[in-house]
Amino acid sequence: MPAKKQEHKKDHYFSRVYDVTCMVPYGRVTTYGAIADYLALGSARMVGWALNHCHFADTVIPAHRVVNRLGELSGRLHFATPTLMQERLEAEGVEVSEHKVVKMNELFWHPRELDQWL
DNA sequence: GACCTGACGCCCC
DNA sequence: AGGGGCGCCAGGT
Repeated sequence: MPAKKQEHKKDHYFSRVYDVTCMVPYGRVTTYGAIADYLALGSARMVGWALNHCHFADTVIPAHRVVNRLGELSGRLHFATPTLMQERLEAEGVEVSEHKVVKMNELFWHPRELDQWL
């Protein structure tokens, strides 16, 4: 497959990930795996990979609402400052301790909930 | 092309 | 209940 096509496909995948990420409600969090599940495309690792490049997106992506399965802020070091992810979450009322979302069970949001409203 | 390394997560102790 | 093994798949070296 030509490199140009590959590039296009990649961009499409990125925008799917960004779209879902933008759907995460204020004050809630989701996981890399949940996004991969919902898209039924790629893997949790690829979601992280996509989010890693979200600085280059033309809109602002609320990537701080995506944590790992245990509620850990595993991506925090990729923000502008090492504490920015935690600060953004706390500004939304999400309590963070030891780089982990405290009430992960209550705050976890699965993109599947979107389908309820269709 | 082999080998390593991830913003991961399931399985199996 | 926490830790290792391993599949995942794109990129870099």
